Amino acid sequence: MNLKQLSELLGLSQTTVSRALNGYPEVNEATRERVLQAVKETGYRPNKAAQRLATGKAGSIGLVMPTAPGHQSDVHFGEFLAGLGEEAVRHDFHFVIMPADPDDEVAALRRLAISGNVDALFIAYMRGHDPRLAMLKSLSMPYVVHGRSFGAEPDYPYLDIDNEGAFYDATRLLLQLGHTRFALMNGPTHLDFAIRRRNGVISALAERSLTLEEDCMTHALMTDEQGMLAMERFLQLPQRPTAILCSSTVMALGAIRAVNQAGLRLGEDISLIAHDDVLPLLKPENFSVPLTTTRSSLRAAGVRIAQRLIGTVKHAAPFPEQELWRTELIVRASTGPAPQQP
Amino acid sequence: MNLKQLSELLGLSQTTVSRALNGYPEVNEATRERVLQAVKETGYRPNKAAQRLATGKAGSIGLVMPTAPGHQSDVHFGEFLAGLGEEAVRHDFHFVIMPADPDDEVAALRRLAISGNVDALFIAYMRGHDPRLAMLKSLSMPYVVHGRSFGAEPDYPYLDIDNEGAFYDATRLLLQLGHTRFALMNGPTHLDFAIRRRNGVISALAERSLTLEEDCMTHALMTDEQGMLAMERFLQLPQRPTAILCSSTVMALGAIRAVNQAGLRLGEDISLIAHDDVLPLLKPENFSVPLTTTRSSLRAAGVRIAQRLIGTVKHAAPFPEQELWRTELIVRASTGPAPQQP
DNA sequence: CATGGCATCCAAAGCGCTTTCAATTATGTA
DNA sequence: TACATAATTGAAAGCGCTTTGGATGCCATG
Repeated sequence: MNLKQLSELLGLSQTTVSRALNGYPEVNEATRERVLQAVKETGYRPNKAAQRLATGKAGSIGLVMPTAPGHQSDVHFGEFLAGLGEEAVRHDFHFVIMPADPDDEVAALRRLAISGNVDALFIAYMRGHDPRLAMLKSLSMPYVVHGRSFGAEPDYPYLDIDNEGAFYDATRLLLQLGHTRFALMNGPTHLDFAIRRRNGVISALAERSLTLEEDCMTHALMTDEQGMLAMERFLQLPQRPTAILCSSTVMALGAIRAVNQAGLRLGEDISLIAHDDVLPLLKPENFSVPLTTTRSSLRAAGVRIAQRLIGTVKHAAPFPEQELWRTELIVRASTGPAPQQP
Repeated sequence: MNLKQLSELLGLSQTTVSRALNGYPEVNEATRERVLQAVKETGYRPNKAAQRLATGKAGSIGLVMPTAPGHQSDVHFGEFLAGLGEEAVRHDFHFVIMPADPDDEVAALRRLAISGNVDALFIAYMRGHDPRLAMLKSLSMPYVVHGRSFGAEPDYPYLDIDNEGAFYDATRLLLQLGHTRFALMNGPTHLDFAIRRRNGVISALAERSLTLEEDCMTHALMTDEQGMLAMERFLQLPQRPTAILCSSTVMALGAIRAVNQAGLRLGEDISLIAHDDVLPLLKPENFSVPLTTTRSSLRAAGVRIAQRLIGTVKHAAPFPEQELWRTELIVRASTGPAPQQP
């Protein structure tokens, strides 16, 4: 069943049927009703390829999927995708996913853009001074960045969470609990969120004239294993930190294992706050000692970015170019008063 | 730059240029060279939408992404996708990803199929007696199933790993090491791979007239937390098992934590073999006690399935309908001789 | 009653590609 | 040399949709 057949069936022209379907005003309401009714009865579905050819719109969002061996972010990628998809399915949008080595990001993005089968781009895994931004600006294609690029002029469309604020708040909470020896287990050093989180911790500490020692800070892939290693290192320091900030619940998993193995109690000897992306895989409230977290749903961010992207493609309402989401600080049992000095 | 312009530039017809580009035999080699050269110089890229309209091929693979809250398989989904993508990018194929609640699988799949913007379907997360199979057969669209459906006639195209064989082999190894008390921590009970893995264990044990007790078997989401809970339960049994089989390295993570917390030593008091999907996130050789695993790369499976799917769509060489991959049994330090009876 | 404006509707021209059918040229054979 | 055959190339017809540029008929207005 195609437009021609449908219009013949209705005794109308293809033009009118097309307009009725696409909500154009110059079609009689009664006629539109009739068309809609016929669509329902026949199960007619417009041919995507034809629409695309005629309109020049692909109905799809392009994204580059980093796939290098050892790349850590699959969990987050999947969760984010779920969010994007949730919104996309409502608008009959789909994704064009291009896998690429992280070192090949810029080129992969360009290839995707000129391939002609995407209307908009989604960009993630931002770094400081990210080289993709310049390329994106030179393209005439809508895009939204998830995260930001530290050091770059913030004049590009993005959605980010307030990483600095989150870790500032978390640090403040621990300060109020009397902690003075802090450590931070962070994501890879070149990634934007890691830079900002570190800054948040440092600025909160600075207000109390405290500093974050070099050996109390690790940058690594956010895996369970790295979390454990980092925590082991912290616990062996002569001046053992009592307050730990952690960039990921996955990483916290390993960190907590190390705490337990050392015979220390979480929330008593060691306080820990982790950032929670609200992964269904790993709920901080279900940890043996429920985790205090800074929370922001990755999935919700996906939904929102899809809205903006799709809205822009459809020339709908204008969206704010920059959005910064605050995170929630959820206090659970992994944080407690600083232990008495021995 | 489009075909028309390109052909005018070359002084050829659109027909000839099109044929030259698509590898048709009836075009002079010299002419083809000339065309290819011009393409390189002009940067011409065929318009996907037009190709699609003309050929009726979308150049894309459809997949349903389960996204229900609490759904565990994002890690695997991302890794698998990386494999699919690796192959797809070589053929300029893309993915149409439709998110859906696992309860809505059948309907989501049908919607995707009739949406008209996919050429083939990829199906995963198979269950016993999976209801999607009947629907897929009624469709006239190529598809490949990752996994199988226990209880269903195996007459559909699939690629699976020999789950039963893997766990049979693993169990045999442990039997040879003298273990007699076994436990299995498995994935969700309705999933096909879980059924087969259990069968593998049971049949190996049966050869020694051993059985797998009900309380030595758990079915749960394959998360770290569930692994820990399961192991804790096992360790508290009066007749504590010494040989543990585990369906996932993620789950093993939690299990090992429980072992450590109980003051037991992995590879001595407790032997453990886990199935390793070769997730870059979690390498069994990097565990504090390197893990003995049954190994099969999820990513490689993705590549292969993409080959079959794309090959079928392009009417290329016929592919085997059913493929069953053997897994490797990699012995590391987490397995050792059964401890002496106390 | 002629006129202009409005609400509807339609014919037809693309969008950029593939592919059928046919034409043209080159090659080989008798 | 004449004719069948093979090798190349092209013209044109779609693929199914959107959209431009009119038609058409109806109404209120003067």
